[in-house]
Amino acid sequence: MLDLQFIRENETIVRAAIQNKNRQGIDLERALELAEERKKAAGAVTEINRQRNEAQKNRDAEAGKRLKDELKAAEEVYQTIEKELVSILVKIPNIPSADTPIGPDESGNKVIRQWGEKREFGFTPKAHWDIGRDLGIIDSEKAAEVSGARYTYLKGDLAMLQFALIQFAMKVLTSPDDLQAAATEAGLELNTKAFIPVVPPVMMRSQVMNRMARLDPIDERYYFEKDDVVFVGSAEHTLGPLHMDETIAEERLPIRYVGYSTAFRREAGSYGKDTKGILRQHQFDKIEMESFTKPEDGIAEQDFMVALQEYCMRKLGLPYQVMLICTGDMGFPDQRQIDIETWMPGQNTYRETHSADYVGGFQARRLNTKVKRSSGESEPVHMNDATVFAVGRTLIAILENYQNEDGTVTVPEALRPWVGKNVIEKVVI
RNA sequence: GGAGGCGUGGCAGAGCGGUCGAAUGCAGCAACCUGCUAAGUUGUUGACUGGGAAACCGGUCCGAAGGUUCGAAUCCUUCCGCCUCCGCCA
Repeated sequence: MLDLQFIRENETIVRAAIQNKNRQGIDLERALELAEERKKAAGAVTEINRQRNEAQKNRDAEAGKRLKDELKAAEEVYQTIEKELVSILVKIPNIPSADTPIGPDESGNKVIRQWGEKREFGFTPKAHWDIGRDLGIIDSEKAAEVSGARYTYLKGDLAMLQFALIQFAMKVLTSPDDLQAAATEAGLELNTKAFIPVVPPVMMRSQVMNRMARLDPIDERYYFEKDDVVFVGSAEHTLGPLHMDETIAEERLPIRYVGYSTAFRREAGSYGKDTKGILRQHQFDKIEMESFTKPEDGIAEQDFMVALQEYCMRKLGLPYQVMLICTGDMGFPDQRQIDIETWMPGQNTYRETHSADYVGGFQARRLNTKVKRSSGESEPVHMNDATVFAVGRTLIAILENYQNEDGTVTVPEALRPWVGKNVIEKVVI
């Protein structure tokens, strides 16, 4: 949610954001009107309270009785206004950063850099679903019978590779040397304080998800009505509220977490899209960064997260391109979104594997996570979240980029210590 | 799932219908004092919010939301969280 004061003072900017993020139909005029009304209503409530306190001091029962009713009425008025106002405010998207390209959809995204040589195969590279099927390491058929579409069994060395990726990522994000190296390679100068590893809950109160501005569209969430909880769609969803209703002293920032969790997505509205293989699953594992910084450090923090993503990808030797996402394609709470797309030779295209979201104080405002400055002032902290690995999609990239003519797949060197072998073999049952 | 207890300021911990935004201790801040080992004395110190240049004045906040009452931190209801015991369980 944006700050009301900010909206008042920057109406044109807010209007442009609504327009460019394709969020038309928000009655900003009405919101500003309501803000005025709310101010008046609040004044009325305060005045009645003042009189009420006086009546109490004088033990004036008669006036007390009268004021009690008046207060109730005044509070109702206030609540009604407040409710309508908030209902509009929460629909207003965050303001895109100055360097965000304006565009209607993914066609407006910009490639900001590319890395890696696309490998020359001496044969026709297969798509991961064929590699997986032939090696017996991806079993979609049985999963469909047992669980439905968009679920798979990962088996054998592919299962091992999954845990290797997790280990590798956790090691990088907690090692001072790797963090410093990633920052240096990207030409960044900042505090490279290590990430705290976390295994977060994968279910959360719908109300908190709402404060993260990630509940809508609710159709995308698995919602358990009886318990009023949702499955997370990313570790970010439970890492972000890790400091809700807290005020953090500025010298404690930045605070960085790296979380491993399973993510759940209903994929409503994507019927028929990416149905082959494991690119788009209802359930997948992900390693996610989340950080809390002083407002002035927020943008650099995102650059750092992207630097770490790239550092990991280079260690794995996977060719990628970094995309600056345009207004029409970026997330609702995002100020700037940077994605990484990885080269998938079996599909002869780049596919999205990472995302880095700089949300500024947008989530922190409703989460009530604040930073207390040494001056004594407090304001919402700025938050960043970013993928380290969407495990499934990274597995795809490895399978397709490291495949051999004989159908086997070479294990990237960086992962060998955890896989325990150099080549992924066929599963024999 | 059953029984009981608890939730107060940065922390500890009183208060249990009006004199309570809340004793006291610790921590913090300021001044004074002092050669002695996390010393003493005094004063001061909550958050949010409305008005004001400021001094200051007003309002809200005792886990959350409702309720009873002229009046609630104190009574009632629901919810959330924590603790103890029993049951069950990876």
